[in-house]
Amino acid sequence: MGITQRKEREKEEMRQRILDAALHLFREKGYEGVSIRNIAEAIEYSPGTIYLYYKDKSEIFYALQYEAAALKRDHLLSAALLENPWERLQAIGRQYIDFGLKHPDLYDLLFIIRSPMESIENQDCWILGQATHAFFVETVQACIDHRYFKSTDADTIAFTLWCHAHGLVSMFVRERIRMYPEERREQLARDSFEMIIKMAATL
Amino acid sequence: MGITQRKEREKEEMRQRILDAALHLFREKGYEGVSIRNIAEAIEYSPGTIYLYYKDKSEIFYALQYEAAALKRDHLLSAALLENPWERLQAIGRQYIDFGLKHPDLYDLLFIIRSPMESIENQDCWILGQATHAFFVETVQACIDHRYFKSTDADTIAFTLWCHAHGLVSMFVRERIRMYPEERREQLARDSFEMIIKMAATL
DNA sequence: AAATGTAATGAACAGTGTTTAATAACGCAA
DNA sequence: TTGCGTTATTAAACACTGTTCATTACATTT
Repeated sequence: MGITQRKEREKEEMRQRILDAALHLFREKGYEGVSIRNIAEAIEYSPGTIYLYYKDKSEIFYALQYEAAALKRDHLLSAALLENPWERLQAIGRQYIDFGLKHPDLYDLLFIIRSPMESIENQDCWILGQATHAFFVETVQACIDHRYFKSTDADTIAFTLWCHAHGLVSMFVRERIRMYPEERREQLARDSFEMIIKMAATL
Repeated sequence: MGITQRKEREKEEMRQRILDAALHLFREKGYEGVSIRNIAEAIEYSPGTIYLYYKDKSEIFYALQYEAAALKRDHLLSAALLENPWERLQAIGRQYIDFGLKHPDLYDLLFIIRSPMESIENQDCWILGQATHAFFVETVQACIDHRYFKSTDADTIAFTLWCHAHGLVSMFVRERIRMYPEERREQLARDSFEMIIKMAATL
């Protein structure tokens, strides 16, 4: 009875081959810049074949988005190990920015790109994102409980810190930091992160 | 010899008519969602006519981007009137966020959208943006000079504050705040702005 | 070896941005 | 008013897009 298993495996391999080619192309030309024919050509199949594995172009995007969300969750887990909530919070921030600068296309995929029919479609991805966000807010709450902050509004604190991190990464990802010379940007990001941490410590 | 003048005026009117229709459509369906044929239909002309006034689709986008930058500069001028640098800085921030939340599509146009050939193309727009950013950094420097901050790194302070504002607006514009209920979002934005101001005061 | 079921194809459809040859509209001198 | 020269407008064409579907090719089963 190994045949159906092999078929299943081959199908999965094909799906992954499409995903790999798509990610590679999306990184180069962006979502709109890549056609189904491009992807088909990259894997040396005809355009129609793609539709046997993904029902349309956006489903390929969503599959990639889910992979990105899972990778991001894995990154986060390293920070989750720290017992002390204040150190954990700093680690989360560092990890968030690290992920964004290291995988700008995946970050774009997750947090910026206005994908086709920006809705609840890819629910798996959405649930993943919600869970990591909840973990973030809980850590802020833990900091409050342990008297690291005087302020007690966990939501606002979390949101404010997130604004900074998301803004920082976004500007890198969408290249809106042309006013700062190339060679200073990375240092600027580090300095700004340290600054927001110091600022947060006064909350 | 008023004929050439009238021709000139009519040409300008046509350009503006195209821009108005394009902005209206872009707001509804986004840059990629709008076709030249859609714009042509909206102004009741044939598709080819558009190309007599703008050399391609991206030029229409750039023209709109410039209009948005000019509007944003005008918004900023109200803040520029304040003498006290610390109050001026707060006003700039408030104005920045106000503009973003009031004109999400224009903000998108200016700071987020990955436009066709994201380069130095629309230099007018870029110069405008550079000027307003310089004004922002100068205000931070003025705050330092007047001992509102202990820290003396104007660039990092400015960048950090900008990260927060840009991140906040971005999340609204690209709707990445679905984890917060609709009715709380505006208040959250206000609270977060106040929080970052209080944090900045400790720098 | 023949029959069956599935995977792959390539043509077709309706859309896209853009170019261009043909046409219509206009201003102006005779 | 007529005819000429510009200029504005258009419809058609080209090469592309996402997507569907009847047909073909092939691996598996009988």
